[in-house]
Amino acid sequence: MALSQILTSRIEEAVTALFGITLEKVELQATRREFEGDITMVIFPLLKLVKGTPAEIGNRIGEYLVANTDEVERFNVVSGFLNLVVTGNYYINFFNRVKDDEAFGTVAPAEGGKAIMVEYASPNTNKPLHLGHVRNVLLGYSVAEILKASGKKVYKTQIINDRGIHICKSMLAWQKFGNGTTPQAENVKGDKLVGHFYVEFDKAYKSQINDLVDNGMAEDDAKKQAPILLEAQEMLRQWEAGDEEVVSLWKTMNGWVYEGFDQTFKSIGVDFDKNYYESDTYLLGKEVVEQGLAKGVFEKDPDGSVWIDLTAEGLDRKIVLRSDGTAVYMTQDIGTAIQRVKDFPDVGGMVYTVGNEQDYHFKVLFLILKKLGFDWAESLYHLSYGMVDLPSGKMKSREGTVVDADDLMDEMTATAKTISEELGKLDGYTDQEKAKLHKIIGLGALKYYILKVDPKKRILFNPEESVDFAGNTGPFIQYTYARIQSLIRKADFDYTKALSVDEVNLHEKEKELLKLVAQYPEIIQAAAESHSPALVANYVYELVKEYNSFYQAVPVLGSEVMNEKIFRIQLSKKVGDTIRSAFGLLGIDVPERM
RNA sequence: GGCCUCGUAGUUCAAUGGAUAGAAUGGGAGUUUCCUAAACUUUUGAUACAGGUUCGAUUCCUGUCGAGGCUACCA
Repeated sequence: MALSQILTSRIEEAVTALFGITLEKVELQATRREFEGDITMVIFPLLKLVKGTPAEIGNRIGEYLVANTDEVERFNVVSGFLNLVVTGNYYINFFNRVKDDEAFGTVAPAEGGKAIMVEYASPNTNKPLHLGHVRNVLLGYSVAEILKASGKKVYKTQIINDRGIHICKSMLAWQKFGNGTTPQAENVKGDKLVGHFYVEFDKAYKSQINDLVDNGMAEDDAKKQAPILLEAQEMLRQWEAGDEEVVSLWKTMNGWVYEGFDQTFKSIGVDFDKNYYESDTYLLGKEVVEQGLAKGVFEKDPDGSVWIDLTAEGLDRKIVLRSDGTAVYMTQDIGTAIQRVKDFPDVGGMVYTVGNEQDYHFKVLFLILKKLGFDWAESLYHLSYGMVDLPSGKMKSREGTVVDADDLMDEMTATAKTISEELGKLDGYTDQEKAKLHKIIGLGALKYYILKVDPKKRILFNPEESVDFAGNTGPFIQYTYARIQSLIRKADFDYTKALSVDEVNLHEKEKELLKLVAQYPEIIQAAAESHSPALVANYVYELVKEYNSFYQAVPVLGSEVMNEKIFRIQLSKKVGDTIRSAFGLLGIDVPERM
């Protein structure tokens, strides 16, 4: 049991014994640095219930806790705050309990419990992945890992938007300008090649619009009547009609894109348990809409289009099926959600990692699924995150202002290499080992940079000022981990025995570290509840900062006392294990040396 | 217009309604005969504005100003 839980029940007991009342809630917080103590109770809320000044009440509770519990050694009261000093004995016992527990902080999933499906990535198949996808993927992957660690069974998934006018544009441009080329022939990634033809389409389209406008057509009409656009629309119709040639080309080009995506995902270090394709689920969505129509959830307009009226819920009327009977975005998402529960019957909730521009869409989607009567619809969560903007504004793929995911990772790795070579600490490493390390560091910098920010806040990414490698950064934390591993390699004595409180004279820095280590399980739970990897990132930063301060102030292997050496190595190792575990939840690797 | 986010040091980020608003970076001053200086120590500097609720507000409410987004029979 966590210290805060133990103390909460002790305090409840004290208040009942002293004042004869039952406390609804005990307000605990970490003691601020400038005061003596480890954990602090806020007395103010009691003033309404108990007669006396905050100091009197605090003193009485403090005296009771010292006299009647094993955890509290002494206390002090400052204004309305009761600062409790926790006994060294408690910390040592706690440490001995967890020091060899590799899974410390995580909870195993309950047998027969409900699973959560986490969706992220969700790319369109007409262009390569960019910085926006990177944030999406990192967030989704990390939240999935955090949920797992908090005791949930998790499935990772993505929905691939593999059909529609966007991919037809790339296909058409390839037919017109591609001369039958392939990724192999060009020696480029498949997603890059398909993205190239998407841009080619847009160029041709724009030039046709200009020609039409020059010949006197209004711009709005020109945009709708450019021949190449009409051809693309015709191609979409052929696709929907199942035209063999079009479908075959569609399969080929999507196949190229998937190969490219797989490579990028592998490089980022994320994976999926199951992929869903829009082309597979939109028909089910249409079916469900028909059923909902029969049940009265939806209503049909005279022109045949189907709607849901959400004005009673403060939203609008929303279309779910076009008048020509074809599916819209919403239709497909309804179908996908239902298909997922069909495929994985133990799924009891879903997390959708999608940018905040779609807040409204998901509000509506969740409402529709509730109205359709699915019990799991109560446990849907839109993991809404802010856009990644550039100093010039929004990224626009057609205007070439996107930061490509592959390029970005390459640049980060290259920067890590430059810095690493300047420092020159890697004697004995092969070039291959060095390259691997540079990638770990470069990606660590990028991932930490993105994940340490609260998901819902927008990020301003300036490619000119590259991501830092010093200060509150991924490499700073990785460096500390590598330092700890170096200590462990050099510790040529047996440090496995459990020490008793009499054998360890806890240094102030050691106690601070133990306090932080003890918080790890609560941090995982809080991060899972709030779907926020930032909590884990900020926690591990605090831990590492404290460790570096300890490392500076206290000799580990240099100590004269054997028990001190043993304890400090054990503690260092535990901090290292916690760093590795926490970074694992963020999808960041840690190096043995750097 | 309506609706939804967000406004914290020069910059990038923190702060379950709690103590004197924390870090990083930048600027200043230091630390290497000692376990990795991508580190440590120290100094400088901020809650957009105006009200309200509260013992207590960066946090909750209202208004103003500012930034972004949504408001498609696109996805």
